[in-house]
Amino acid sequence: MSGPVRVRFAPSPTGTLHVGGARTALFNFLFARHHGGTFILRIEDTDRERSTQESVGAIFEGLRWLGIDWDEGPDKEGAHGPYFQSARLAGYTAAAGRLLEEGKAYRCFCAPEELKRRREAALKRGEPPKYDRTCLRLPPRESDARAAAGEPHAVRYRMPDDGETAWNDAVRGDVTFQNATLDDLVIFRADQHPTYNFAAVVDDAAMEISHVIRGDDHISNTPRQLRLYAALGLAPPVFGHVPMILGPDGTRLSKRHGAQSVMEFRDAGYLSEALVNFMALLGWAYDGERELFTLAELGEAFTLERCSKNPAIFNYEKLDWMNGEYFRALPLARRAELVAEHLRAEGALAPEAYADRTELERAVAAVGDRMKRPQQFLDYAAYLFVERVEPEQGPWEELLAKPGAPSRLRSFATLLEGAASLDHDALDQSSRALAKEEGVKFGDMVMPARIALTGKKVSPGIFDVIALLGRERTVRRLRDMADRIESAAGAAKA
RNA sequence: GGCGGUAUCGUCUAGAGGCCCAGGACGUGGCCCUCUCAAGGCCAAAACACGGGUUCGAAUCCCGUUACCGCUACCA
Repeated sequence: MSGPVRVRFAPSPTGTLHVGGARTALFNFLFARHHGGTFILRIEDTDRERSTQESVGAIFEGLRWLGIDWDEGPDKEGAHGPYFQSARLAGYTAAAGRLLEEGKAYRCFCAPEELKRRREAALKRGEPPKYDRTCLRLPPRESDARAAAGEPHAVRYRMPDDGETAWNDAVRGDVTFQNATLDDLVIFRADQHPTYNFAAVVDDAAMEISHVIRGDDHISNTPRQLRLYAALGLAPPVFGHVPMILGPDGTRLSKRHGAQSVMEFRDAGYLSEALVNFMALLGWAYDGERELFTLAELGEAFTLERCSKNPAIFNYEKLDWMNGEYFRALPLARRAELVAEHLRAEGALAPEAYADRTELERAVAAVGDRMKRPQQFLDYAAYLFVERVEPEQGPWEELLAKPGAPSRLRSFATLLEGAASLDHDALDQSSRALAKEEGVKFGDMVMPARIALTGKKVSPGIFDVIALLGRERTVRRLRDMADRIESAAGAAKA
């Protein structure tokens, strides 16, 4: 517990980096930063069936994007490497051999299918599905002979029959398990690979991990691992189990809940700063008041004592809000860049639309804080990139319902045609004067124009839209819309 | 089924016996600002799961119930 702080994030490369894993990584990272310790990345690829190289790459990419840099790990070899469990097999084999020799573990020749059958039968009878210790009762000589003959077998750790295993959890306090409820877990598989609980213990000890911070789905693994530490004569680390992240329906976050991998959030336009900040608040709070933190500030503020014990439901609306906070704070050039990036990725516009970065920046500036994510840009600017505006149903009906709309559009067009400049304030003045002259409310003149120009009832300020469109296009759209309204009205009458 | 964990507004949470007829944030509703929408400002509705204790006093401690979650693999 004294000694340097060394924590790790130990994902299994069986998929992408999802928010649950990322949050665990983040907490470990923050804990290390807070204590000036070391954050280690270790890849737990002992499941040869499911581990893939692509997943390893996805985890790296996700962590890097979030800004969670590891001090030791793949690509950052330290004194405790290697950092892939597949490269540390010798250590597990030796440790298992030692336990076997000392009689703390035994070989199990039971076939997996047979085990499964017994388990189901026990469950059916309403009994706990513990391993029945068939192979523990094997005479040592027989066990040795069968192993020598090459019969495939696993190695099981022999759990104590009584007593209890307890620890003081750094976030939950005292947790106790009766040893009698623990069964003889397999530590080494027939395929010569260690199981998770065993490899984790051997590595955490070898890597001198001081604190194991992980999701609370690991609570029931902890007593097993504690027994293993004891059997191996190793000092256990401090354990801290943080609450899990649930989907909106209260079940474990999964694909069903929409975006879940960190990269999907990036592609949806979320900023890593926002996602990090948001994830930090899932299961941790500073004082219940302050909510906006940079990664560095989180490192300053983060402590296990302030982690909550209850599971947190992932709140997409709040993430959206937070992303808006960060997005709006970005310099204009950066926002425009992100918008361009997104537009390009979506293939949303013709290539020439991106040619003029200044033009794009003007549009982004006009859209202003209406967008929380780059993907919302087109909601407020699509009309800039089309030849002719096709009004949406609602707005179109509104135009038809307003009897004076066409004439207002025309007089507004005339005004703009003759305006000395498209300067915002000048136009604002002359437009208001015009409205007054015609005896209509300013808003009643602006709204038809907005619809004629953008096809929508919602847009940036009308004078920003005009400036962006330019005099030619503006005047043309205004008059064109007046014509269309009239011909539609005429058709309706006839 | 067994074991373990958790239980404060719809959601994330503050609260570690009196400061709480419970605070903040998202979301929701209203008002203001206003050319629309955002942003911003103001206001509002909204919670201590239930039942027993302990105590002068409990959201805070103990017990039980209920609910939810996790584990119960030769997955991690």
